Amino acid sequence: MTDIHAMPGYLVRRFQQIAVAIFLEEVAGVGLELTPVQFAALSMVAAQPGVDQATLAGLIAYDRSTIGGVVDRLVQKGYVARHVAGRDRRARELRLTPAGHRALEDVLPAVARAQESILSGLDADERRVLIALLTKATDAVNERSRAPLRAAASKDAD
Amino acid sequence: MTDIHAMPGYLVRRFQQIAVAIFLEEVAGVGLELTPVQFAALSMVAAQPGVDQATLAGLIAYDRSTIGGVVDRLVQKGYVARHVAGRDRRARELRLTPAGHRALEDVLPAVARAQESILSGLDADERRVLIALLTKATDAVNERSRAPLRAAASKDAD
DNA sequence: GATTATTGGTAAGTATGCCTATGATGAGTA
DNA sequence: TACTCATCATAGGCATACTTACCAATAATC
Repeated sequence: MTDIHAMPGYLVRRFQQIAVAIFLEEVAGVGLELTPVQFAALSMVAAQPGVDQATLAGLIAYDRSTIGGVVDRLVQKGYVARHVAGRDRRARELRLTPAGHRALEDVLPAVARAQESILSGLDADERRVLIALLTKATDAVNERSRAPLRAAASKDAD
Repeated sequence: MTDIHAMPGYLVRRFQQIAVAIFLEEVAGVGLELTPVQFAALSMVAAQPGVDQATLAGLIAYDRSTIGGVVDRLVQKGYVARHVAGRDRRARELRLTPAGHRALEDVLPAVARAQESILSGLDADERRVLIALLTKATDAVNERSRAPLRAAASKDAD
């Protein structure tokens, strides 16, 4: 088994590469400039207003040292507000600005189209199976990542 | 469908991230420092001695402007020799050095272990299905990539 | 209260991965 | 032959992604 093209690692790299290209295309189509990573961050800040960067990183499985730059760019675009937290002056609390909420709303249809487009070679059953297998495979090795996914703590029950 | 974690694009990004981490771990375990991208390039140069960089890029689906740096690092490590082609002085012909052949041989078992490790959450049937679906999905959208895969021209028949 | 350990954030360095632009060369054509 | 066009490679720029190292602030311990 020396052929690279059949290796799961190689396949995933290529699939991801194309997924990013399709995502950027669709998003540009609605007049926005958001990378997949920026979208994930924006989306998660909307779901968890006031999160700090380290927690956000865990929620979307990023490296802590990467998230700073991503948030920088979202702040620069005027989509996210970053403030020093009162409870812990090390932390930066993140919240969407009104422009951020608008951008998120505007971009959602494009993101949906991108997800659809990425899987355009598969029928409905195959899509379900692929998503299920990707989820299963990824969850099984989550801890081998340098930036493992950390589930959100629910708000009312810790 | 606003939950990021169920989106194929997000799943693939995360899976790829972990796959890279596992790959680097396994390769470091045999005392080598090769990134997945460098391995793919090394492996393809071994299969097609004398390829130029642009063709190599197509064979492993990289961007042409990325491949230069990758090859730089392989040359730096002493694994690849780069020479101006006689037939076309724009092109750089690539070949493995003896050290490159040794490194490739040494790294193959680690790469195999990595591929196995990446799918450790799936049983044999699921692995086959995942690889088949990834291949099908990727091939269907190959042309939407900025760096589409270009199959190798066979040596005797053009 | 002082020391230690932990945690949030940042910075510098390396490696993809893409873009655009440019220079060098080759091929085709008037 | 000269002009045009395409192609190979590189350079500079931006955005992930990761590493290690560091600073600041909190938490835990003595």
